[in-house]
Amino acid sequence: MSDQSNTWSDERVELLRKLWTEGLSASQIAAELGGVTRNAVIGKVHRLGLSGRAKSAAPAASRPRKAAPTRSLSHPMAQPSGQTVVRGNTALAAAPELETEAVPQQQFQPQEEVVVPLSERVTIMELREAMCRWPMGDPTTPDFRFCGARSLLGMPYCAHHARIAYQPAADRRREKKVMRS
DNA sequence: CCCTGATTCGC
DNA sequence: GCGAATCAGG
Repeated sequence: MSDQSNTWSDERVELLRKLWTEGLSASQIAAELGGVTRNAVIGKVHRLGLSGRAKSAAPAASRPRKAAPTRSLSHPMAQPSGQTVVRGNTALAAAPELETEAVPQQQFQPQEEVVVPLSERVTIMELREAMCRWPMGDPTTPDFRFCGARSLLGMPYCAHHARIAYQPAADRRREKKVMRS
């Protein structure tokens, strides 16, 4: 255990090469290595003769790898489009008479529809710490993006989406303890 | 403002 | 050789 984590040991250089080749940013690599800044990483990269690789195949939109199967996020708005999402089970439920009740109305939630400029949205590759992870669009299509706005400190969403994601969960007068697996 | 890599230059 | 400071973009 007498190996200084500092300096560019062969192993660290190797890891640097690997990560750099994989397309990670200098700051990301620096964080991965630890003990060095992104400047150090960039400096070393240049000294090693490496530099701007994996750029030709990127149409200025950063899409080096194939689309990742983003299926883990089933958080907030997970409604593809034209697809009826059936949550739980309603087939045999036989709707009582809730038709009479108002359904297509949203008295609460003054702005469910968040308008995020497309230029502000980001891909999963561009997503970083401090960025809103609110999914926008269909995760199965290549145009899937995340909000990308500045996220609240210690929160995965921006101020706007955090409000939607973390609702007081109160205004549910009707139905609330009908959950039975 | 956040970030990216590129370059310079004192150490 | 190293990397902070700086520069030039997005």
